[in-house]
Amino acid sequence: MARKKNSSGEITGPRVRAAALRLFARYGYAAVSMRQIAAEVGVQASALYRYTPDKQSLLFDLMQAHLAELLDSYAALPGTDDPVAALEQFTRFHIRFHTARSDAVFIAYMELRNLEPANFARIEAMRRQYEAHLQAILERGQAAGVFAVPDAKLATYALIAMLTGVNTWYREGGRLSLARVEDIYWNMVRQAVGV
Amino acid sequence: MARKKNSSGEITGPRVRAAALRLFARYGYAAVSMRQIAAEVGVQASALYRYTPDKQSLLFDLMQAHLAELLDSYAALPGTDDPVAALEQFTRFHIRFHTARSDAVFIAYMELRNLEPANFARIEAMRRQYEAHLQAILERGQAAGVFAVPDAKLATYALIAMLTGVNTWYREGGRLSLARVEDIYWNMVRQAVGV
DNA sequence: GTCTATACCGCGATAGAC
DNA sequence: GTCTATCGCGGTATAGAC
Repeated sequence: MARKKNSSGEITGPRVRAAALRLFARYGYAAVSMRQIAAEVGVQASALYRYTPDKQSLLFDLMQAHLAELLDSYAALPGTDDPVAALEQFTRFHIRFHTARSDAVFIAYMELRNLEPANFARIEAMRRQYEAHLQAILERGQAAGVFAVPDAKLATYALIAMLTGVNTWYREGGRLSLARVEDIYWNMVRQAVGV
Repeated sequence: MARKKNSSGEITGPRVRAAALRLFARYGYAAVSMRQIAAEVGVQASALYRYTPDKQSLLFDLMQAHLAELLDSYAALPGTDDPVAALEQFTRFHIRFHTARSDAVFIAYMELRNLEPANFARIEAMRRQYEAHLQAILERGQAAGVFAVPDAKLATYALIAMLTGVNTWYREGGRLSLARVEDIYWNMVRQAVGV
């Protein structure tokens, strides 16, 4: 930290991304202008172009960072050979991770169509990578005879949709604690795969 | 049919709505211009205003018509006292209805935030009405002791999310027939509620 | 690193001819 | 019922001063 200079240079970048995340989630990428983002940060629109080459890159970077964190966080979990334990770990991790980042999750699902083709392909590859973790767990349980799933691929889609759906209604401080929500969903997941 | 005149007046309205449905689903409401919709129909943008007062009404009408058809179609199903039979009927109906209307479903979920508050409230009320049907089935099964669901409200959200998720991957002519998809999902639903 | 000023474009919507 | 023409606005992005 030898060089200090004006410290705002090191703080404005993150503030731009945070403002864009919030506004894109609330109003949608196409409906949000660079002027709005700038106003949220407290600068003029032209100043944003110090931190992103254009609006599209801003969207892509947000989605890419979100999915990278998802993959890294999941990879950091302790492994387990027991398919039931692994499925419970996945279920609880997914709910906790996603409810804590509702804006990024919303954007990552809703703004896919606003990505340029090359960016879309990269994001989709990361999403498939995450889904493959769940599918692998289901296939291990199938092979071990502890899960009753007629189709591991469909069960993967079904469970991911069900778990991500928590974000559409869960609010901190609501009727149920997150721990209780996790318990209830884990119970449904377990029954759904026939354990 | 006494009056004939130029018949295009009776056909352009539906074509405008069909074009808007397709384009909104593909690119998003905010990203689609009235000029694009007009080009799809083969008229000038100003001609659209014979069929809708403005762009917002076009979006609202599409969503309203979709949800009205959903509620009407569900109401037209034969009733049943058996909660298990009712849940199976709901599951198969939901998958069939939604996969057959993927554009409208996509819009009804993704464009909620682009509705003006009054329009949003009306659409949300219709969605809640549909969800209430499923919740009532779950509560009946709970009371009869045939379902093991710790929370009927959460189970409703979980099952709707799971079933609507079919739309994200199902394509006609793919690996599985729709009947097979219905079977697989009904199996997961049944197990999830503990039957 | 942020500003002002601006280029250039496309937006939703309306007026009025035919 | 569709057209052409147009209004007024706000969009992304850049140039160049400070």
